[in-house]
Amino acid sequence: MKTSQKFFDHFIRLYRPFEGRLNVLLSEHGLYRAQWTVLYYIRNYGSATLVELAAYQGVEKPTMSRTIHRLVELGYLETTPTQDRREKKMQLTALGKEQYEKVRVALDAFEESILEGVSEEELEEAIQMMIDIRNRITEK
Amino acid sequence: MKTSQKFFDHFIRLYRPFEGRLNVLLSEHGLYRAQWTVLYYIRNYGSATLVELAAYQGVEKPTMSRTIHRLVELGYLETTPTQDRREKKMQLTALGKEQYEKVRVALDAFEESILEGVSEEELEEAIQMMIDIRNRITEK
DNA sequence: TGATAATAGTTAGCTTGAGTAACTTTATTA
DNA sequence: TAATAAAGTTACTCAAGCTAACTATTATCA
Repeated sequence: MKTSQKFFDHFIRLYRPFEGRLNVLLSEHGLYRAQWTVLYYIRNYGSATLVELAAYQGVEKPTMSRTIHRLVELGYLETTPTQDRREKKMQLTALGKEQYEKVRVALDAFEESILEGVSEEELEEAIQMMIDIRNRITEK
Repeated sequence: MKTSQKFFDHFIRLYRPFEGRLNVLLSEHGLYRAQWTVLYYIRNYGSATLVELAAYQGVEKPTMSRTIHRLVELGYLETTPTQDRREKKMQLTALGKEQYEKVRVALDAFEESILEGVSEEELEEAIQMMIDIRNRITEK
């Protein structure tokens, strides 16, 4: 069997249980994965528009629109207008930052526990590989 | 930022576009990912019960039950009874095998194209890493 | 051996989170 | 300035996961 087949088979089979456990962890804090990834992005990039978030996550605008609305309702996100009046820049509220840090602690513990034994170097190599593969997917 | 955070961020961000492209490719053959992974398993392991398939893919029995029923309706799967009359062993029909090979060709081309430049050795290392991580997730 | 527990699979109903199509409002460009 | 593009929304559909509760069969053990 081709190694490429095995690679993507294992890739899918790792994703599903990971997402399952991630959702359990997040649900203890009243969040879902799609919401969390928005908080993650904004926390690390400062602020973002809907289009920027959708592009980053590889989803369509309506999908992101709903996720953002939920986060605003939850009080974790707020918008500020820009010169371009079509746009809304999103930032974390104080509550949003607080919530992010709370979840971050739990998530770090989980992620580090399942990466036990994997060296920093291996992780960095895997990250670079994932970036390269994603680029080849999106550029086609 | 912790490397573990980056790792899983990139992991999720690779999965989504990959699954999107996979579904486009499969839809050209009238299949979905969940169905394809069943054909894949049975093609490589000969036959399987529902419980075996569900465990392999990390989904619940009702989820797998529906996927299997669709594949039977499509004429790709058939069941044979075993001594244990609770069980149903699933095999590919002739049509199922034909369909598998057809899709396999297209999927190999796609998968190999996006893995261009990644060495066999790197792939094997990544596969082993994914196996280790999945084991740590499921054993907890 | 006979009652109880476990296992294989199904049915019904819910949910997340993705998609497309079509739209409004504002900005850009030809 | 008229046409086009871009940001975001609304309405609707769909795949694919979940739990709860069920039937039928097999295994266990008191």
